[in-house]
Amino acid sequence: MFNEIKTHEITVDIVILTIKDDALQALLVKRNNEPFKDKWAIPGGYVRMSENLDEAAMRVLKEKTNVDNIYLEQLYTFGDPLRHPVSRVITCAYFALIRAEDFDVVTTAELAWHKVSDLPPLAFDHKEIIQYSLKRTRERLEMCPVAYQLLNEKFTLTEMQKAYEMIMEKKLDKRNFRKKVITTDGLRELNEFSKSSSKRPARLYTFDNIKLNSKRAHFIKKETKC
Amino acid sequence: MFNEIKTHEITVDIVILTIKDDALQALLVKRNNEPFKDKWAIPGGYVRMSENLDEAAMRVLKEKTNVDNIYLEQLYTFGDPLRHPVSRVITCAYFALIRAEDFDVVTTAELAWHKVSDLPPLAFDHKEIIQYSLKRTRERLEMCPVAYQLLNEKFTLTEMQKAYEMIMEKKLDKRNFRKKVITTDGLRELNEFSKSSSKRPARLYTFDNIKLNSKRAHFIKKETKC
DNA sequence: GCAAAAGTGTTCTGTCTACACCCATGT
DNA sequence: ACATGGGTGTAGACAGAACACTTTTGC
Repeated sequence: MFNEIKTHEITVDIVILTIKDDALQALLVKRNNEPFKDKWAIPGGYVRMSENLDEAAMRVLKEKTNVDNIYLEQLYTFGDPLRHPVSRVITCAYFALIRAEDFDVVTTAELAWHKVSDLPPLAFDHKEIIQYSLKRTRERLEMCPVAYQLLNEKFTLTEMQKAYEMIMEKKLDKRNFRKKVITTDGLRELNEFSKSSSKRPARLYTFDNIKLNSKRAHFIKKETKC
Repeated sequence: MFNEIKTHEITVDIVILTIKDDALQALLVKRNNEPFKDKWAIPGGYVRMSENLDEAAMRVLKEKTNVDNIYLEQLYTFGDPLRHPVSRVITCAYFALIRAEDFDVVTTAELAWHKVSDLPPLAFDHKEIIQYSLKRTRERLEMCPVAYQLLNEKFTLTEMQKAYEMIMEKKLDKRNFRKKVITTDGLRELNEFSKSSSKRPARLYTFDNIKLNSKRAHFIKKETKC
Protein backbone atom coordinates (compact mmCIF):
# COMPACT_ATOMS: atom_id res chain seq x y z
CA MET A 1 0.00 0.00 0.00
CA PHE A 2 2.68 2.47 0.97
CA ASN A 3 4.65 1.72 -2.15
CA GLU A 4 1.56 2.28 -4.20
CA ILE A 5 1.07 5.73 -2.80
CA LYS A 6 4.60 6.79 -3.37
CA THR A 7 4.65 6.02 -7.03
CA HIS A 8 2.10 8.57 -8.17
CA GLU A 9 3.52 11.54 -9.97
CA ILE A 10 1.67 14.80 -10.34
CA THR A 11 1.92 17.34 -13.08
CA VAL A 12 0.10 20.43 -14.26
CA ASP A 13 -0.87 20.86 -17.89
CA ILE A 14 -2.04 24.17 -19.23
CA VAL A 15 -4.27 24.81 -22.18
CA ILE A 16 -3.39 28.22 -23.56
CA LEU A 17 -5.94 29.63 -25.95
CA THR A 18 -5.79 32.69 -28.09
CA ILE A 19 -7.37 34.09 -31.20
CA LYS A 20 -4.97 34.34 -34.08
CA ASP A 21 -5.58 34.46 -37.80
CA ASP A 22 -9.32 34.54 -37.18
CA ALA A 23 -9.27 31.20 -35.41
CA LEU A 24 -9.20 29.91 -31.88
CA GLN A 25 -5.78 28.37 -31.35
CA ALA A 26 -4.00 26.41 -28.66
CA LEU A 27 -0.31 26.61 -27.90
CA LEU A 28 1.39 23.24 -28.20
CA VAL A 29 4.88 21.97 -27.62
CA LYS A 30 6.52 19.11 -29.41
CA ARG A 31 7.75 16.48 -27.00
CA ASN A 32 11.41 15.61 -27.24
CA ASN A 33 11.28 12.69 -24.85
CA GLU A 34 9.55 9.37 -24.76
CA PRO A 35 6.75 8.59 -24.39
CA PHE A 36 5.06 10.27 -27.35
CA LYS A 37 8.39 11.65 -28.55
CA ASP A 38 7.83 14.10 -31.43
CA LYS A 39 4.11 14.28 -30.77
CA TRP A 40 2.48 17.58 -29.93
CA ALA A 41 1.29 18.16 -26.37
CA ILE A 42 -0.09 20.95 -24.25
CA PRO A 43 2.61 22.55 -22.10
CA GLY A 44 3.03 20.97 -18.70
CA GLY A 45 5.46 20.06 -16.00
CA TYR A 46 5.90 18.50 -12.63
CA VAL A 47 4.61 20.17 -9.52
CA ARG A 48 7.40 21.12 -7.17
CA MET A 49 7.25 20.41 -3.48
CA SER A 50 7.37 24.05 -2.52
CA GLU A 51 4.56 25.35 -4.70
CA ASN A 52 0.82 24.92 -4.79
CA LEU A 53 -0.99 23.90 -7.93
CA ASP A 54 -1.83 27.43 -9.06
CA GLU A 55 1.78 28.45 -8.62
CA ALA A 56 2.97 25.41 -10.52
CA ALA A 57 0.61 26.22 -13.36
CA MET A 58 1.72 29.86 -13.40
CA ARG A 59 5.35 28.85 -13.40
CA VAL A 60 4.94 26.39 -16.24
CA LEU A 61 2.90 28.93 -18.18
CA LYS A 62 5.65 31.48 -17.70
CA GLU A 63 8.39 29.02 -18.61
CA LYS A 64 6.68 28.02 -21.81
CA THR A 65 5.19 31.29 -22.94
CA ASN A 66 6.71 34.06 -20.86
CA VAL A 67 3.21 35.21 -19.94
CA ASP A 68 2.21 36.16 -16.46
CA ASN A 69 -0.77 37.61 -14.64
CA ILE A 70 -3.44 36.06 -16.76
CA TYR A 71 -6.89 34.56 -16.36
CA LEU A 72 -5.83 31.11 -15.19
CA GLU A 73 -8.24 28.61 -13.84
CA GLN A 74 -8.10 25.07 -12.61
CA LEU A 75 -9.94 22.93 -15.09
CA TYR A 76 -10.08 19.33 -14.00
CA THR A 77 -7.79 16.65 -12.69
CA PHE A 78 -7.20 13.70 -14.96
CA GLY A 79 -6.05 10.54 -13.29
CA ASP A 80 -6.74 7.57 -15.46
CA PRO A 81 -4.16 4.88 -14.64
CA LEU A 82 -3.53 4.37 -18.35
CA ARG A 83 -3.33 7.98 -19.45
CA HIS A 84 0.44 7.74 -19.24
CA PRO A 85 1.73 4.58 -20.86
CA VAL A 86 4.75 4.16 -18.60
CA SER A 87 4.14 5.49 -15.13
CA ARG A 88 1.19 6.69 -13.08
CA VAL A 89 0.92 10.40 -13.68
CA ILE A 90 -2.02 12.37 -12.43
CA THR A 91 -2.34 15.77 -14.00
CA CYS A 92 -4.15 18.82 -12.82
CA ALA A 93 -5.18 20.71 -15.92
CA TYR A 94 -5.47 24.50 -16.08
CA PHE A 95 -6.51 26.80 -18.82
CA ALA A 96 -5.69 30.35 -19.77
CA LEU A 97 -7.04 32.80 -22.29
CA ILE A 98 -4.46 35.23 -23.60
CA ARG A 99 -4.44 38.03 -26.11
CA ALA A 100 -2.08 37.46 -28.94
CA GLU A 101 -0.81 41.04 -28.94
CA ASP A 102 0.41 40.94 -25.33
CA PHE A 103 3.49 38.92 -26.09
CA ASP A 104 5.28 37.22 -28.86
CA VAL A 105 5.49 33.51 -28.69
CA VAL A 106 8.56 32.62 -30.65
CA THR A 107 7.12 29.79 -32.59
CA THR A 108 9.61 27.19 -33.62
CA ALA A 109 9.48 23.63 -34.76
CA GLU A 110 8.85 22.71 -31.11
CA LEU A 111 6.44 25.44 -30.04
CA ALA A 112 3.53 26.52 -32.15
CA TRP A 113 -0.10 27.57 -32.26
CA HIS A 114 -2.58 25.11 -33.65
CA LYS A 115 -6.17 25.76 -34.55
CA VAL A 116 -8.40 23.88 -32.17
CA SER A 117 -10.57 22.94 -35.11
CA ASP A 118 -7.63 21.22 -36.73
CA LEU A 119 -5.38 19.71 -34.11
CA PRO A 120 -2.56 17.31 -34.88
CA PRO A 121 -2.46 13.98 -33.04
CA LEU A 122 -1.73 14.78 -29.42
CA ALA A 123 0.18 13.00 -26.69
CA PHE A 124 -1.56 11.36 -23.74
CA ASP A 125 -5.17 12.45 -23.19
CA HIS A 126 -4.39 16.00 -24.24
CA LYS A 127 -7.07 16.07 -26.88
CA GLU A 128 -9.65 15.37 -24.21
CA ILE A 129 -8.17 18.08 -22.01
CA ILE A 130 -8.43 20.64 -24.78
CA GLN A 131 -12.03 19.64 -25.49
CA TYR A 132 -12.79 20.07 -21.83
CA SER A 133 -11.16 23.50 -21.79
CA LEU A 134 -13.35 24.58 -24.68
CA LYS A 135 -16.43 23.46 -22.83
CA ARG A 136 -15.35 25.42 -19.79
CA THR A 137 -14.52 28.48 -21.84
CA ARG A 138 -18.03 28.41 -23.26
CA GLU A 139 -19.49 28.20 -19.78
CA ARG A 140 -17.40 31.16 -18.66
CA LEU A 141 -18.35 33.14 -21.70
CA GLU A 142 -22.01 32.59 -20.97
CA MET A 143 -21.55 34.25 -17.63
CA CYS A 144 -19.14 37.07 -18.23
CA PRO A 145 -17.28 38.73 -21.04
CA VAL A 146 -13.99 36.94 -20.55
CA ALA A 147 -13.52 37.18 -24.27
CA TYR A 148 -11.78 40.48 -23.63
CA GLN A 149 -8.88 38.31 -22.50
CA LEU A 150 -8.57 37.13 -26.04
CA LEU A 151 -8.97 40.47 -27.76
CA ASN A 152 -6.56 43.29 -28.23
CA GLU A 153 -6.77 46.11 -25.71
CA LYS A 154 -8.80 48.08 -28.22
CA PHE A 155 -11.22 46.12 -30.28
CA THR A 156 -14.28 46.49 -32.44
CA LEU A 157 -17.59 44.93 -31.56
CA THR A 158 -17.39 42.84 -34.68
CA GLU A 159 -14.09 41.39 -33.49
CA MET A 160 -15.66 40.59 -30.18
CA GLN A 161 -18.64 38.97 -31.82
CA LYS A 162 -16.34 36.88 -34.00
CA ALA A 163 -14.53 35.70 -30.88
CA TYR A 164 -17.83 34.68 -29.30
CA GLU A 165 -18.94 32.89 -32.40
CA MET A 166 -15.70 30.98 -32.66
CA ILE A 167 -15.90 29.81 -29.08
CA MET A 168 -19.62 29.14 -28.96
CA GLU A 169 -19.53 27.59 -32.40
CA LYS A 170 -22.71 29.29 -33.46
CA LYS A 171 -23.78 32.43 -35.25
CA LEU A 172 -25.03 35.33 -33.19
CA ASP A 173 -27.38 38.10 -34.22
CA LYS A 174 -25.43 41.31 -34.71
CA ARG A 175 -28.01 43.67 -33.26
CA ASN A 176 -28.83 41.53 -30.27
CA PHE A 177 -25.17 40.94 -29.55
CA ARG A 178 -24.38 44.64 -29.60
CA LYS A 179 -27.40 45.49 -27.48
CA LYS A 180 -26.22 43.12 -24.77
CA VAL A 181 -22.59 44.03 -25.00
CA ILE A 182 -23.06 47.76 -24.60
CA THR A 183 -24.85 47.25 -21.29
CA THR A 184 -21.82 45.44 -19.88
CA ASP A 185 -20.09 47.20 -17.02
CA GLY A 186 -16.52 48.04 -17.83
CA LEU A 187 -16.92 48.35 -21.55
CA ARG A 188 -15.92 51.82 -22.69
CA GLU A 189 -16.61 53.34 -26.05
CA LEU A 190 -13.58 55.12 -27.45
CA ASN A 191 -13.44 58.03 -29.84
CA GLU A 192 -11.13 56.04 -32.01
CA PHE A 193 -11.83 54.01 -35.05
CA SER A 194 -10.14 51.10 -36.67
CA LYS A 195 -8.24 52.25 -39.68
CA SER A 196 -9.54 49.19 -41.33
CA SER A 197 -7.62 48.39 -44.43
CA SER A 198 -10.96 48.22 -46.14
CA LYS A 199 -14.28 50.00 -46.09
CA ARG A 200 -15.92 51.88 -43.25
CA PRO A 201 -13.90 52.25 -40.03
CA ALA A 202 -15.38 50.65 -36.92
CA ARG A 203 -15.54 52.22 -33.51
CA LEU A 204 -13.09 50.85 -30.97
CA TYR A 205 -13.97 49.79 -27.46
CA THR A 206 -11.96 48.80 -24.43
CA PHE A 207 -12.53 47.18 -21.06
CA ASP A 208 -11.92 49.47 -18.13
CA ASN A 209 -12.04 47.59 -14.90
CA ILE A 210 -10.75 44.10 -14.57
CA LYS A 211 -13.27 43.43 -11.79
CA LEU A 212 -16.06 42.88 -14.24
CA ASN A 213 -19.07 43.35 -12.03
CA SER A 214 -21.54 42.96 -14.80
CA LYS A 215 -25.13 43.38 -13.83
CA ARG A 216 -25.96 41.13 -16.70
CA ALA A 217 -26.51 37.68 -15.37
CA HIS A 218 -25.80 36.09 -18.70
CA PHE A 219 -23.95 37.30 -21.64
CA ILE A 220 -25.13 34.70 -24.04
CA LYS A 221 -28.24 32.65 -23.62
CA LYS A 222 -27.43 29.53 -21.75
CA GLU A 223 -28.11 26.15 -23.22
CA THR A 224 -30.31 23.82 -21.31
CA LYS A 225 -28.28 21.24 -19.50
CA CYS A 226 -28.73 18.81 -16.74
CA MET B 1 14.09 17.07 -8.87
CA PHE B 2 13.25 13.43 -9.26
CA ASN B 3 13.09 12.96 -5.51
CA GLU B 4 10.78 15.92 -5.28
CA ILE B 5 8.33 14.37 -7.67
CA LYS B 6 8.25 11.06 -5.93
CA THR B 7 7.27 12.45 -2.58
CA HIS B 8 3.85 13.77 -3.49
CA GLU B 9 0.98 11.75 -2.19
CA ILE B 10 -2.47 11.91 -3.63
CA THR B 11 -5.76 11.33 -1.92
CA VAL B 12 -9.43 11.77 -2.63
CA ASP B 13 -11.70 13.43 -0.11
CA ILE B 14 -15.45 13.28 -0.42
CA VAL B 15 -17.98 15.70 0.90
CA ILE B 16 -21.19 13.79 1.50
CA LEU B 17 -24.22 15.97 1.99
CA THR B 18 -27.71 15.05 3.02
CA ILE B 19 -30.74 16.61 4.56
CA LYS B 20 -31.51 15.32 7.98
CA ASP B 21 -33.42 16.85 10.85
CA ASP B 22 -34.39 19.78 8.64
CA ALA B 23 -30.79 20.76 8.11
CA LEU B 24 -28.12 20.28 5.51
CA GLN B 25 -25.53 17.95 7.00
CA ALA B 26 -22.13 16.59 6.07
CA LEU B 27 -20.81 13.19 7.01
CA LEU B 28 -17.60 13.40 8.97
CA VAL B 29 -15.19 10.89 10.41
CA LYS B 30 -13.08 11.34 13.47
CA ARG B 31 -9.41 10.82 12.73
CA ASN B 32 -7.66 8.21 14.81
CA ASN B 33 -4.18 8.98 13.53
CA GLU B 34 -1.90 11.93 13.65
CA PRO B 35 -1.93 14.54 12.32
CA PHE B 36 -5.17 16.02 13.59
CA LYS B 37 -5.85 12.94 15.70
CA ASP B 38 -9.35 13.10 17.19
CA LYS B 39 -10.36 15.96 14.92
CA TRP B 40 -13.28 15.58 12.53
CA ALA B 41 -12.54 15.29 8.83
CA ILE B 42 -14.37 14.55 5.61
CA PRO B 43 -13.93 10.93 4.53
CA GLY B 44 -10.98 10.34 2.27
CA GLY B 45 -8.25 7.95 1.35
CA TYR B 46 -5.30 7.32 -0.86
CA VAL B 47 -5.72 6.74 -4.57
CA ARG B 48 -4.61 3.28 -5.58
CA MET B 49 -2.41 2.67 -8.57
CA SER B 50 -5.01 0.64 -10.38
CA GLU B 51 -7.94 3.02 -10.16
CA ASN B 52 -8.77 6.37 -11.62
CA LEU B 53 -9.86 9.28 -9.48
CA ASP B 54 -13.59 8.69 -9.90
CA GLU B 55 -13.15 5.06 -8.95
CA ALA B 56 -11.07 5.99 -5.95
CA ALA B 57 -13.75 8.42 -4.83
CA MET B 58 -16.48 5.82 -5.33
CA ARG B 59 -14.52 3.22 -3.42
CA VAL B 60 -13.83 5.51 -0.49
CA LEU B 61 -17.45 6.62 -0.46
CA LYS B 62 -18.53 3.00 -0.37
CA GLU B 63 -16.04 2.10 2.32
CA LYS B 64 -17.14 4.90 4.57
CA THR B 65 -20.86 4.98 3.95
CA ASN B 66 -21.79 1.83 2.06
CA VAL B 67 -23.43 3.96 -0.60
CA ASP B 68 -22.98 3.35 -4.27
CA ASN B 69 -24.30 4.68 -7.54
CA ILE B 70 -24.76 8.24 -6.51
CA TYR B 71 -24.40 11.72 -7.95
CA LEU B 72 -20.66 12.10 -7.50
CA GLU B 73 -18.70 14.90 -9.01
CA GLN B 74 -15.13 16.04 -9.00
CA LEU B 75 -15.00 19.30 -7.11
CA TYR B 76 -11.53 20.76 -7.08
CA THR B 77 -7.99 19.70 -6.40
CA PHE B 78 -6.34 21.20 -3.37
CA GLY B 79 -2.57 21.21 -3.37
CA ASP B 80 -1.25 23.79 -0.98
CA PRO B 81 2.15 22.61 0.25
CA LEU B 82 1.14 23.38 3.81
CA ARG B 83 -2.32 21.88 3.81
CA HIS B 84 -0.87 18.74 5.37
CA PRO B 85 1.46 19.59 8.22
CA VAL B 86 3.75 16.60 7.77
CA SER B 87 3.98 15.49 4.18
CA ARG B 88 2.98 16.83 0.80
CA VAL B 89 -0.48 15.52 0.12
CA ILE B 90 -2.49 16.75 -2.82
CA THR B 91 -6.15 15.90 -2.61
CA CYS B 92 -8.74 15.67 -5.29
CA ALA B 93 -12.04 16.56 -3.66
CA TYR B 94 -15.37 15.10 -4.73
CA PHE B 95 -18.86 15.68 -3.51
CA ALA B 96 -22.02 13.65 -3.35
CA LEU B 97 -25.61 14.37 -2.50
CA ILE B 98 -27.41 11.46 -0.92
CA ARG B 99 -30.86 10.86 0.44
CA ALA B 100 -30.91 9.97 4.06
CA GLU B 101 -33.52 7.24 3.61
CA ASP B 102 -31.47 5.24 1.11
CA PHE B 103 -29.19 3.77 3.71
CA ASP B 104 -28.45 3.89 7.34
CA VAL B 105 -25.19 5.36 8.32
CA VAL B 106 -24.35 3.76 11.59
CA THR B 107 -23.29 6.82 13.41
CA THR B 108 -20.80 6.22 16.11
CA ALA B 109 -18.33 8.28 18.04
CA GLU B 110 -16.13 8.17 14.93
CA LEU B 111 -18.68 8.66 12.17
CA ALA B 112 -21.44 11.22 12.35
CA TRP B 113 -23.49 13.82 10.54
CA HIS B 114 -22.80 17.44 11.30
CA LYS B 115 -24.86 20.42 10.29
CA VAL B 116 -22.91 22.47 7.80
CA SER B 117 -24.10 25.56 9.58
CA ASP B 118 -22.47 24.36 12.77
CA LEU B 119 -19.33 22.42 11.98
CA PRO B 120 -16.79 21.37 14.57
CA PRO B 121 -13.15 22.28 14.01
CA LEU B 122 -11.98 20.26 11.04
CA ALA B 123 -8.69 18.69 10.07
CA PHE B 124 -6.54 20.06 7.27
CA ASP B 125 -8.32 22.43 4.88
CA HIS B 126 -11.54 20.45 5.10
CA LYS B 127 -13.59 23.44 6.12
CA GLU B 128 -12.61 25.15 2.91
CA ILE B 129 -13.45 22.02 0.93
CA ILE B 130 -16.92 21.87 2.43
CA GLN B 131 -17.50 25.54 1.72
CA TYR B 132 -16.48 24.94 -1.86
CA SER B 133 -18.82 21.98 -2.14
CA LEU B 134 -21.71 24.14 -0.97
CA LYS B 135 -20.91 26.72 -3.60
CA ARG B 136 -20.87 24.02 -6.26
CA THR B 137 -24.09 22.51 -5.00
CA ARG B 138 -25.75 25.90 -5.33
CA GLU B 139 -24.50 26.23 -8.87
CA ARG B 140 -25.84 22.79 -9.73
CA LEU B 141 -29.14 23.53 -8.11
CA GLU B 142 -29.51 26.66 -10.20
CA MET B 143 -29.30 24.53 -13.29
CA CYS B 144 -31.23 21.41 -12.51
CA PRO B 145 -33.26 19.87 -9.75
CA VAL B 146 -30.51 17.78 -8.21
CA ALA B 147 -32.19 18.34 -4.90
CA TYR B 148 -34.14 15.17 -5.60
CA GLN B 149 -30.89 13.43 -4.66
CA LEU B 150 -31.37 14.73 -1.18
CA LEU B 151 -35.05 14.01 -0.81
CA ASN B 152 -36.88 10.82 -0.11
CA GLU B 153 -38.21 8.97 -3.11
CA LYS B 154 -41.61 10.46 -2.43
CA PHE B 155 -41.61 13.99 -1.22
CA THR B 156 -43.84 17.00 -0.85
CA LEU B 157 -43.19 20.25 -2.65
CA THR B 158 -42.74 21.95 0.67
CA GLU B 159 -39.97 19.52 1.55
CA MET B 160 -38.34 20.26 -1.76
CA GLN B 161 -38.64 23.98 -1.24
CA LYS B 162 -37.12 23.66 2.20
CA ALA B 163 -34.17 21.78 0.68
CA TYR B 164 -33.66 24.57 -1.84
CA GLU B 165 -33.88 27.22 0.80
CA MET B 166 -31.36 25.45 2.98
CA ILE B 167 -28.87 25.14 0.18
CA MET B 168 -29.41 28.53 -1.38
CA GLU B 169 -29.61 30.16 2.01
CA LYS B 170 -32.51 32.34 1.03
CA LYS B 171 -36.27 32.31 1.20
CA LEU B 172 -38.20 31.45 -1.92
CA ASP B 173 -41.72 32.42 -2.87
CA LYS B 174 -44.01 29.44 -2.49
CA ARG B 175 -46.16 30.07 -5.54
CA ASN B 176 -43.30 30.90 -7.85
CA PHE B 177 -41.34 27.90 -6.64
CA ARG B 178 -44.22 25.52 -7.28
CA LYS B 179 -44.95 27.04 -10.66
CA LYS B 180 -41.39 26.38 -11.78
CA VAL B 181 -41.11 22.98 -10.21
CA ILE B 182 -44.21 21.52 -11.78
CA THR B 183 -42.88 22.30 -15.25
CA THR B 184 -39.79 20.18 -14.58
CA ASP B 185 -39.47 17.10 -16.73
CA GLY B 186 -39.43 13.95 -14.70
CA LEU B 187 -41.45 15.21 -11.79
CA ARG B 188 -44.57 13.10 -11.34
CA GLU B 189 -47.55 13.92 -9.21
CA LEU B 190 -48.72 10.96 -7.16
CA ASN B 191 -52.16 10.18 -5.85
CA GLU B 192 -50.73 9.80 -2.44
CA PHE B 193 -50.56 12.21 0.41
CA SER B 194 -48.31 12.62 3.35
CA LYS B 195 -50.00 11.34 6.44
CA SER B 196 -48.62 14.31 8.17
CA SER B 197 -48.77 13.94 11.87
CA SER B 198 -50.40 17.32 11.91
CA LYS B 199 -52.79 19.36 9.81
CA ARG B 200 -53.62 19.06 6.15
CA PRO B 201 -51.89 16.25 4.20
CA ALA B 202 -49.67 17.31 1.33
CA ARG B 203 -49.54 15.70 -2.08
CA LEU B 204 -46.51 13.55 -2.75
CA TYR B 205 -44.34 13.77 -5.87
CA THR B 206 -41.55 11.67 -7.26
CA PHE B 207 -38.88 11.92 -9.92
CA ASP B 208 -39.29 9.52 -12.77
CA ASN B 209 -36.32 9.54 -15.04
CA ILE B 210 -32.84 10.01 -13.77
CA LYS B 211 -31.83 11.63 -17.06
CA LEU B 212 -33.35 14.93 -16.11
CA ASN B 213 -33.69 16.62 -19.47
CA SER B 214 -35.37 19.63 -18.08
CA LYS B 215 -36.44 22.18 -20.62
CA ARG B 216 -36.09 24.75 -17.93
CA ALA B 217 -32.80 26.51 -18.37
CA HIS B 218 -32.69 27.58 -14.77
CA PHE B 219 -34.41 26.33 -11.76
CA ILE B 220 -33.62 29.19 -9.51
CA LYS B 221 -32.64 32.63 -10.64
CA LYS B 222 -28.92 32.86 -10.98
CA GLU B 223 -26.94 35.40 -9.06
CA THR B 224 -24.77 37.77 -10.96
CA LYS B 225 -21.18 36.69 -10.92
CA CYS B 226 -18.04 37.35 -12.82
C1' DG C 1 -63.83 26.34 15.97
C1' DC C 2 -59.15 27.20 15.60
C1' DA C 3 -54.38 26.43 14.59
C1' DA C 4 -51.29 25.05 11.01
C1' DA C 5 -49.70 23.98 6.76
C1' DA C 6 -51.39 23.17 1.76
C1' DG C 7 -52.67 24.98 -2.21
C1' DT C 8 -53.75 28.38 -5.92
C1' DG C 9 -53.52 33.21 -10.32
C1' DT C 10 -52.71 37.54 -11.98
C1' DT C 11 -50.18 41.53 -13.11
C1' DC C 12 -45.96 43.81 -14.18
C1' DT C 13 -41.51 44.16 -15.74
C1' DG C 14 -37.45 43.04 -18.10
C1' DT C 15 -34.93 40.16 -21.31
C1' DC C 16 -34.53 37.27 -25.42
C1' DT C 17 -35.53 36.63 -30.25
C1' DA C 18 -36.39 37.58 -34.90
C1' DC C 19 -35.83 40.51 -38.45
C1' DA C 20 -34.09 44.49 -42.86
C1' DC C 21 -32.28 48.57 -44.18
C1' DC C 22 -29.15 52.75 -44.51
C1' DC C 23 -24.25 54.53 -43.76
C1' DA C 24 -19.38 55.50 -44.35
C1' DT C 25 -15.44 54.48 -46.48
C1' DG C 26 -11.81 52.56 -50.07
C1' DT C 27 -11.15 51.36 -54.58
C1' DA D 1 -20.62 54.11 -58.49
C1' DC D 2 -20.18 50.07 -56.22
C1' DA D 3 -18.63 46.75 -52.97
C1' DT D 4 -17.85 45.88 -48.21
C1' DG D 5 -18.49 45.67 -43.58
C1' DG D 6 -20.51 49.16 -39.81
C1' DG D 7 -24.27 50.48 -37.60
C1' DT D 8 -29.24 50.89 -35.95
C1' DG D 9 -34.92 49.80 -33.64
C1' DT D 10 -39.22 47.54 -32.93
C1' DA D 11 -42.61 44.10 -31.83
C1' DG D 12 -43.86 39.69 -29.78
C1' DA D 13 -42.98 35.86 -26.62
C1' DC D 14 -41.53 34.30 -22.42
C1' DA D 15 -39.79 34.03 -17.65
C1' DG D 16 -39.13 36.00 -13.11
C1' DA D 17 -40.96 38.70 -9.17
C1' DA D 18 -44.34 40.40 -6.19
C1' DC D 19 -48.25 39.55 -3.78
C1' DA D 20 -53.06 37.39 -0.29
C1' DC D 21 -56.58 34.47 0.38
C1' DT D 22 -59.12 29.87 0.66
C1' DT D 23 -58.87 24.84 1.84
C1' DT D 24 -58.13 20.80 4.49
C1' DT D 25 -57.01 18.43 8.21
C1' DG D 26 -55.91 17.30 13.54
C1' DC D 27 -56.88 18.58 17.84
